[in-house]
Amino acid sequence: MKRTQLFTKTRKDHPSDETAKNAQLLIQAGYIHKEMAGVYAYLPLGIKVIENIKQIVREEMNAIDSQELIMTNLQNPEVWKKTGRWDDEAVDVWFKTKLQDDNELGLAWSHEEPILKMMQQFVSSYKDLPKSVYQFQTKLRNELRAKSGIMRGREFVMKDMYSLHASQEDMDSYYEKATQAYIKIYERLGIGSETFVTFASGGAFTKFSHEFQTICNAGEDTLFVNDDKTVAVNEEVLDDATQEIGVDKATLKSVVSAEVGNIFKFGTEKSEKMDITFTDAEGNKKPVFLASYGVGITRVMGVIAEKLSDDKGLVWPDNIAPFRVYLAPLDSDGPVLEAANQLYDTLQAAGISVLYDDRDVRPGQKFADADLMGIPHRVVLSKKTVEKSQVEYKSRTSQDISFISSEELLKKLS
RNA sequence: CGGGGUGUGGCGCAGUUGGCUAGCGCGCGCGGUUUGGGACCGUGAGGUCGGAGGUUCGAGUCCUCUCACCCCGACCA
Repeated sequence: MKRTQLFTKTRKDHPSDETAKNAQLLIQAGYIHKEMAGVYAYLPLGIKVIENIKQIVREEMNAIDSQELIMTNLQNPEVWKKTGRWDDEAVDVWFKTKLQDDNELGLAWSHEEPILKMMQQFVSSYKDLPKSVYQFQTKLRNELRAKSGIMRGREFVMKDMYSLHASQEDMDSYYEKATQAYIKIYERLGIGSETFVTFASGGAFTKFSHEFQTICNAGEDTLFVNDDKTVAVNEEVLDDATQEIGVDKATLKSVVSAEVGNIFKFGTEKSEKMDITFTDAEGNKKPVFLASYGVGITRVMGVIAEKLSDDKGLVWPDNIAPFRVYLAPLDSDGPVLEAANQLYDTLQAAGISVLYDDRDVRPGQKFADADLMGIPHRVVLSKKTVEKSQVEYKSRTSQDISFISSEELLKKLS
């Protein structure tokens, strides 16, 4: 994309009403727009990042045979009444509204009940199981206090997956597969080494759930981990969990972390309440075993923005950056421009996404923007480089500048 | 929801004990000089001070109510 086509602009400073680094940088670089507290719009650059994150998650979900669908944001209260979760006492983050005839509707804070109810339509026999479905959806939650930029908003994008099984064993083995898929996801997102599978509170249906927690100062959780990082326990279940797994809690150290994923087993408790059943081989009606798996897509984006940024701005990993290359010609006409146009075409033809800074502005501005936006690879063309039939290359994560041929550049980026 | 803080051009801020046509920087328009790390000079446009009510000869400055935003806490399948 040409920079002159991009309607967003970068700013020299961030708005005073944001103290969270992720929101400051993302607003400054033109990725998001704050509509109100905890509610952010995603601009062209922001969408690209989200889509890239989603694609990684999508591939891993597909790899464990889950199928993508999309539920609705308007929800039928009846479904929630079955599990007692329409009640504001039970769920305090509901946004509720009314139809013109005064009947109540819910705005989706979660899709657990509706998605499982829907699945009952297609699951009636043990032959229909197991099944797994997932979606990327916007959740609306009436949080008492939004905070930390896009990490805790009232409107956010989440990937939620649900698996349905005929037996405990089948659920357990799928749960394990999903855990492995999650580990892969965080690795691919570039935060794998800082992300732990942890024991966390099980909530209403099970004793423990597993959270994926990433070490992050902007997070809201405290984690206790051992030295070789094989054990991680959320503070909220420290005593119970260490007892359960036989670990001396004195050997664990605390770190601040952000929850980037949460998986848990409902077992049959929820399906019993909701009457989600199947008929087994002997003709007996049985409740379906259920498990649920979430990834906060926009939160992950915030966590990555927090963790991988530096004093100059964002630093996206190659695979989720909105563009891989920032192409900056230092002349706006003549042979430099010609070379830049040509390189732009070549890179795009090779399937490499490029943000082409075709503005007639000073070099410093282009460099500053490239850094602020966090584009992984910066390519500069100038009279010098054109004379030598080379390009200047710099990685966002390094100070080193090198002069290479465009062939070498293509190789580097492939 | 409890406590604390902040609302002044698009953004960041200043504005004494109430006093004159509400300032500054960035950004923006125009003219020019510039061109390897967010240039410089000149010039111009743009705000009625979050909102409502009140006190006063006079309110951005004081009072009341209200809204929004931020932080801490509580809350958080």
